[in-house]
Amino acid sequence: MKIATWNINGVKARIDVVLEWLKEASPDVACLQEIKSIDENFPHQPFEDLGYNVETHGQKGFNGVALLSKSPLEDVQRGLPGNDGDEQARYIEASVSTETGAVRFGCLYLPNGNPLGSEKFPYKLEWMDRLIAHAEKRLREEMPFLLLGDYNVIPDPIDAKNPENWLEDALFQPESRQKFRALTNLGLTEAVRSCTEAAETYTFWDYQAGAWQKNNGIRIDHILMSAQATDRFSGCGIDKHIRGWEKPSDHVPVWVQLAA
DNA sequence: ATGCCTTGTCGCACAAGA
Repeated sequence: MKIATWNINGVKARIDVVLEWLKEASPDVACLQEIKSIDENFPHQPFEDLGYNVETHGQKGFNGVALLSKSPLEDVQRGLPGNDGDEQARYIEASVSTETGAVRFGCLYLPNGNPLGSEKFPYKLEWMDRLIAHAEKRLREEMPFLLLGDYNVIPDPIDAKNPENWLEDALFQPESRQKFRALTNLGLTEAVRSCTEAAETYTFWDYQAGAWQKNNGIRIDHILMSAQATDRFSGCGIDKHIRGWEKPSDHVPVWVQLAA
């Protein structure tokens, strides 16, 4: 079973590219972020034509997440628990049934947090605290559980071409990195780093200043797996070539393969 | 030091992204 995550930067602008990638990569489950669409306007039909079930949690203009799955999506939960006043659509979770039992997926778009000094950075940290609390709860269920998405965190210096350029950025603050570690330290395995320790393993290249051409990238899209998911883990990949397509997102898909 | 692009918005320039 192949499970992917991708920040598509707008479903309306990206629909053709996303459909092309789905035909090529054929993930069983895909977690999409930054759909930038309300639920009513999300284009279900082209995805259903490719055999996918669709669940969305969107809002007007910004943010928004979606789950695509070849098998039915069950027990869908929208929003990250812990703050009823949070109106930003950044989390959706659902399960799929497999021959060996249910697998649960959390699709997340973690707040960017810039600029430092604004209310956005404490919002990011508060959101991460809620994610840690929620993951803790899910891990107690001892089932295959994955948290996939755009974490907006550069975990380590090796995860940026020019780490010195990110020292004043919310993505690379000690608090952001510490909370990401606190999340993995609950007992979640970070898929890509367990596949490769290679430098220049990136998932995002800015649209500006020829970042893609210079390979000036960062690794901020991550897949974390519970022990029960890690037991079935058989491989991972980053579909880097998509960044070179016409009208690309600034992020590229990241995926894992699980047995059965 | 800042913008450099890209997207969405009841556009008529701006916010947000990272």
